Amino acid sequence: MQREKFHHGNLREELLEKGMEVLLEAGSDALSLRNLGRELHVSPRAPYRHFSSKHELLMELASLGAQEMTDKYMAAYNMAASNETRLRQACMAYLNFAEAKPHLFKLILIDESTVSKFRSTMSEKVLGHKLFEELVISLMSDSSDLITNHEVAISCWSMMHGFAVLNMNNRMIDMHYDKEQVINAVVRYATSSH
Amino acid sequence: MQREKFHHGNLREELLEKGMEVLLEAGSDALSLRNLGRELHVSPRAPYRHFSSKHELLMELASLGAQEMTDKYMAAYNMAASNETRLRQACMAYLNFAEAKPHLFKLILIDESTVSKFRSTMSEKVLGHKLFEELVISLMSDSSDLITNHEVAISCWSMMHGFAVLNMNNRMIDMHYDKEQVINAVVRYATSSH
DNA sequence: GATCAATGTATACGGTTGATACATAGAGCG
DNA sequence: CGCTCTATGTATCAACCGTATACATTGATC
Repeated sequence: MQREKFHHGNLREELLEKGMEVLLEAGSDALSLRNLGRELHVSPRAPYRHFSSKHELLMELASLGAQEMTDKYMAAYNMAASNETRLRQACMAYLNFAEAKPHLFKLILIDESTVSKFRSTMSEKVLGHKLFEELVISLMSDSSDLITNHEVAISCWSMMHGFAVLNMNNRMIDMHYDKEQVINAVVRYATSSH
Repeated sequence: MQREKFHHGNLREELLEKGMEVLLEAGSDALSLRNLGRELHVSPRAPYRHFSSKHELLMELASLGAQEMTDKYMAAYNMAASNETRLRQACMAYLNFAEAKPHLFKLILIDESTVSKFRSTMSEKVLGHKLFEELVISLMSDSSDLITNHEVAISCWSMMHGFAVLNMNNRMIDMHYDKEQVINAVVRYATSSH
């Protein structure tokens, strides 16, 4: 092997970078540690010094992705003035992320092993329902007796998540239904539930 | 190889059966044509006489699964009396299927290649929104001007699908929210939209 | 400057999807 | 009955992959 230096020097970082590239454009199945090593001009076994398995690299990428998603979600949340625009912006950030990076979204929020690994984190704040629930409830005019606020919040959450997944698989094409409209539906459902 | 007869006689059928078993309990990644051949006491290459690739077998399984799902959905639809119970039963059939056979559900409705292959079929009748749309619209008291019936139907569809996906990943555990409640939410949203 | 832990390599095993070439058996036809 | 043809099996192989063990190199530390 003809390499300048024996030590690559920055292998871990570059594995994450290249790995993210592959993940974003082709999904986790297409990602291969051997291939990453090859592209970085390093032996097949070298990546294992930094990630003990392919799964571990994926978990790291998922974690980075979740952080990015969280940041965007929070930024949208903090920028808006009223509770309604807050909710709208947060939803839009969520849906935009799903649309822009479907493979990463799937890895984070649909893949079994990732979801189970990060379940506690996801339920907590941003990726889960907690913050979303606050937002939805803030819009509800009344706390009903028959239908709890909580139920409405989860229903809205389901609606948004469902749209994200359907849209990711291009199933909203020719439906004359887009992100704006789900968000309208969510807001409408929240404000009309009393 | 010590086999009774050279010709297996029923290989294609048994590949589908065993394949479905593996798919149901471990998912499409765990399915291997070699392994199926091994379990059926046949050479590694034999399955390829019946399915030109692993993908082709998966598509066949997805097709069978979609048919099963359709049947259940239609049975529920036809059994009920009122439009509301019709909608409730159909939703329940959908959610039950997702819960009982998550890997198959994922293959049919989330996996990219399957979804794109069956998109036309799915949009048509049962797995898509058409029949669902009819049902939802039948509940709507009024055809509004601001919000179209179509939009409400898709919103309900998103909610149901979203719940199915979230529930599949055990994200509804400890949420005090179950299938009954999504369905209530769907019905409520449909009947209150006017 | 010697030592050591971190980080690379060489090589190997068993698994997968598939392709090509050959073997067998069973069905149709004379 | 016997022959041929085709469907369906086998044997073998190449190219990948994830991952393990043993060894080499190097940069940091005492």
